[in-house]
Amino acid sequence: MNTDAEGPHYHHGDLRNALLAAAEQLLVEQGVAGLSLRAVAKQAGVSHAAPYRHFRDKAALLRALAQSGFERLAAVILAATETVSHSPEQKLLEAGVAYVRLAVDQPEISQLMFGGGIKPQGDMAYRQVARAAFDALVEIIQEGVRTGAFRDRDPQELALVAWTAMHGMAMLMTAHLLDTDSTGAAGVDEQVRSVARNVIYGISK
Amino acid sequence: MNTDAEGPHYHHGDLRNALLAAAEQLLVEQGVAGLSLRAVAKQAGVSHAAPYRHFRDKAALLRALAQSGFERLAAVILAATETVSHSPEQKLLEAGVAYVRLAVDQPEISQLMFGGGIKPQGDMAYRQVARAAFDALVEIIQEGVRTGAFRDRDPQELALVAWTAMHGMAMLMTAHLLDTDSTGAAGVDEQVRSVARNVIYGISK
DNA sequence: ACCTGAACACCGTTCAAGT
DNA sequence: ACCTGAACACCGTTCAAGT
Repeated sequence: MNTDAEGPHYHHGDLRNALLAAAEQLLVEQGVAGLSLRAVAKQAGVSHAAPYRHFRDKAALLRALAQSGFERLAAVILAATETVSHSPEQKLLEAGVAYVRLAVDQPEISQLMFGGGIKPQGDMAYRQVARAAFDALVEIIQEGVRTGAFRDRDPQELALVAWTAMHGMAMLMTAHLLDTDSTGAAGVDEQVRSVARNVIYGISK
Repeated sequence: MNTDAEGPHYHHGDLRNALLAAAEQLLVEQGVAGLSLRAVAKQAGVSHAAPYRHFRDKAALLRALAQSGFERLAAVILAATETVSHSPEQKLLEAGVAYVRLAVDQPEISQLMFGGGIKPQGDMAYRQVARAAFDALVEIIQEGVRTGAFRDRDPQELALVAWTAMHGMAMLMTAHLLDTDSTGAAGVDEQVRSVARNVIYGISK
């Protein structure tokens, strides 16, 4: 909860999280290129060698940052998923909008997560989180198949179509390859809904 | 055509292209993190300051590299598109497979193109190339709408669904977030075909 | 145990100087 | 015009030394 990272109040109990918070701030402010380990250390009020007590190297810190990004993404998708009153179609639509919205809102973290700056590691914890999010998607599809709304095909196969379309949308938007200039902030959601509706139409009976 | 970049045969006529070739080689071998301007210059046999005669800064060189990647991608898609004997459905399928295959075959360049390491510039030449590839996609869809194979909807809207799904596929695969281990090299194509077939089904009447 | 400060081998970029 | 070599301010990483 302590948000002031300015004073030189070093060697407190939780330098690890302080470093992560500083790194995320610098990432958002300056992009992944401007994120140096030395700048993170300075921002956290410690010497440039201190981070090595908590992270093996810079890549480990970036991986931890990406990990928290994946957890946030999974949480947002699951939240959209667990709205009981919604139909499977509505759940898919909301999950898709939430997915793309989060990616567009924090493009630097998305690029860190998906841009290849991070190499898959032995633990691959973030792959498990991605898997959990995907499984939630599969469950929605299964529900739709049961109620007869969706085509009676392998739910994994149908879920993959929905996931790839939403992910592609998110990546194209963060890479500025989709004309969002004509639409603006609210237009992003409308573009996502258009694609999502077509995907849902495609997997419906 | 001159492929040996070892001897110190500097200040030839075309250092610019020699630098681009050296950069691409280093990019493929060492990834985007290992691509330093000094290493590129050494590889090309010139001093570390020489590249600045041909590129304003490192970002300009990376942009030129991404640009050639976009041109290759557009060429591959157009080639798949212009197979006259194919139906619109077949053209879409082949274009999608070609798109993802190229991205998976050269993940480092794909990450450079789409990973956010490149900021959109004043000229934005690569956006025009991306636009050309997208227009080719729209034309296939229009053909399918004319022949009555596809739903009578805005072709741009339908094309966006196809594009986002294929792009998402390519990005998830290069980020190692899709289980390609169980399938292998040939399995990539099969996974792409599965998604592409579902997308085509979704936009068909 | 945890952090510091110096040190090393690298960077990107600039600039006077050479041909 | 085109390239070099020195210089500057930065990096990531290591390590002896401090508390």
